[in-house]
Amino acid sequence: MNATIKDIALECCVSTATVSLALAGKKGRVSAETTTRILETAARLQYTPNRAAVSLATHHTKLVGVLMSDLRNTHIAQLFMAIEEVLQSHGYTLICHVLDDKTADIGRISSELNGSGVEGILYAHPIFLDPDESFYRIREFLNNAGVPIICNEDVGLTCAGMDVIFDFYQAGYLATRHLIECGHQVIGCVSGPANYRVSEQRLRGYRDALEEGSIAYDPKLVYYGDYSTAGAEPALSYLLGQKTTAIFSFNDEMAFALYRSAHQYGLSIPQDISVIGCDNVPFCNVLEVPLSTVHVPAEEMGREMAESLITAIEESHNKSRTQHIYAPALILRGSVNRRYADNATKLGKY
Amino acid sequence: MNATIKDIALECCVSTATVSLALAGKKGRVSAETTTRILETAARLQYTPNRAAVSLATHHTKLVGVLMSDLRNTHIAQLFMAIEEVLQSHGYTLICHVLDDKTADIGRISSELNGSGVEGILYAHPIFLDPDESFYRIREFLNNAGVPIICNEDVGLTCAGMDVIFDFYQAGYLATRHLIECGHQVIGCVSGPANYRVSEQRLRGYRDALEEGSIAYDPKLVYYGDYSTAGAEPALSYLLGQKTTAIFSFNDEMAFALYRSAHQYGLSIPQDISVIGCDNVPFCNVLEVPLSTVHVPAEEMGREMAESLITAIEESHNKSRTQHIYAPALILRGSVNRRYADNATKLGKY
DNA sequence: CTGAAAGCGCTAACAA
DNA sequence: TTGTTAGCGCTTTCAG
Repeated sequence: MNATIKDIALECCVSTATVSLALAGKKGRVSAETTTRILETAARLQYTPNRAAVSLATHHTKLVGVLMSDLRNTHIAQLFMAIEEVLQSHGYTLICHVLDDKTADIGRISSELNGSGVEGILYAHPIFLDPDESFYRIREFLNNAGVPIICNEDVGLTCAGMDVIFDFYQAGYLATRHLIECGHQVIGCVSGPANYRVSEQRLRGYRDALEEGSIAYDPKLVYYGDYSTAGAEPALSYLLGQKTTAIFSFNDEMAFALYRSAHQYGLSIPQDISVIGCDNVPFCNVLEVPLSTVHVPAEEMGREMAESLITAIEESHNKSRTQHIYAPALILRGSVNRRYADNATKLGKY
Repeated sequence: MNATIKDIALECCVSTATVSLALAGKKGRVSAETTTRILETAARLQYTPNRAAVSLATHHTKLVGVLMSDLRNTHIAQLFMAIEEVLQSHGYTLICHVLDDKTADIGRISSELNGSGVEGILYAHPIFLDPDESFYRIREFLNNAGVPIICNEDVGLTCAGMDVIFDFYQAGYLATRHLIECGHQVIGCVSGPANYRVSEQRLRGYRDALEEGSIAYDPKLVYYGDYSTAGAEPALSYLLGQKTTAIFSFNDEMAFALYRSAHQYGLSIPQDISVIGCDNVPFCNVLEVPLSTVHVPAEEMGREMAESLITAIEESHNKSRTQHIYAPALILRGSVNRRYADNATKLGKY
């Protein structure tokens, strides 16, 4: 059993109150000699405050709940690492929950979070569009947490905090427009699940870019994946069947599946099929034909989320809710074929 | 403020003890009617037990500390996800600490862990060979934790638990032997930091395989990286300067740097240089020339670690310490050139 | 400057 | 079956 302030008090022949005061460094409350004596025996006894007791007495836990999706996606891992670093450096301990796609256990997690006395929550998981049960439960959870929440999406929360969001609509627009500018006319996309709001945002960007380019939107040209490489395995074969010459993948991870399939079919990127991704994970650069993509500043966003949360926790008088929106940037590498653009110019075909 | 058992007791006109008993589901201790009445008002009041209070009273936290290295490495993320899943499903909450390479803050983390009352620790971070300060502090920490620890390496701990370790020596041996069997004679390697035991183990495997193949070990043929892609960036150029025809990279992540450099120099794998990695992360398969590698069963190991820890926590009478050693398996793909082997046969050159 | 005492929310004997 | 009581380790008035 660890040493307690009682042990120290006994050794130093003072009361536990004095020990507590001295340890807390309340200057002027305890004499210098007593303080040093207490500090010394505390060190000797390897005293560590019992957090449960401290929390119980102070209602202060220095605990933050982090709700994330699958970290095997490098982009998510980047976000998480940035969060961890900031929280760590500010003395917060992080309680980590990975949510699966169903988020069916949001009820359990929410009560766990309540009970564990987290002082704030970082929510970095897709929000659903369809108003099914899990949707309502998440909304309810986010709104009733009673502690500051920083959210990865705009969810119109009632409590204090900041939404750190990325403009996925713009990302979808930019990626698609680039493809159009390169002369592509039949542009497929590999979407995430249809009921994720972040999917819908990208899809709108994609559609608006098409419209701007006077290309009709064809629902058959969108393949619905799940943001994982494995789930996007059939995408290429499907989209090729639709005669697409270029594909906007809603994240890099799924674009990698396109690469893999392309090799399997003996097709080359970008000669036979152009691909653009989204996220800009480091692996894009490892590919023989580096993946053109849309940069999402995961680490900056993670830092911003964590810092905002700490601010919200420590200045809890500030009850307003604000937003920080990050803009996308195109990263052009080698995976999009410009030949079509040349054709367009040379032949006046389109 | 959340509802407490006191609130429930007041509403139900019973004592807090009765509420506690009823909520704990101790059958036979509280009458059926009272129990349902209590359960109902608990639900109505949205009662959630205060964990701090429970821990304080029971010395039971359902908290597990997880010490990991950088999760941006997919292999580590895989390990982590498996751990998280098992812990989650057994009702444990996980407190996550990412250690940096210095692990300089092991002191702070260790006291944080002690104070937070974790019931067990999962340690998945490289152990250092050189007996410098951080080495001793980690050893001390691991040995004095006072709770079961499951470790990723054999560290000869005194407390209960199981080491879930991977035979990196064998991994190094197999990878190198494969390269030799393919006819390579000048085989470089991209090591991790020299003072990591896992590096040293692989290096021994590499040396023993060379010796078995009657190839002299040349220290100039080992490039020391840091297990990250970025850190291995100069490796290829260096090793090419040493006339190597094949490279064993101590993990896939660094092998990716080799790929990237190869593209930059206009070299192809495996025609100009053969590469074999270690870990077998999913990206290996995305590369145009899939990376041959040594499979490390991250997810199985993660599950095993978490399950062993739970067993150790729940049957803390079992004070023995055991080991589970995982064996490597070669995964042969396209990144190693066999031409040298043919030459060897045809020309009898070697 | 220091100590006594109460209380944070819960559990666990022991009585009744 | 239920209530009383004490206590987990710490903080924090309030007296002294």
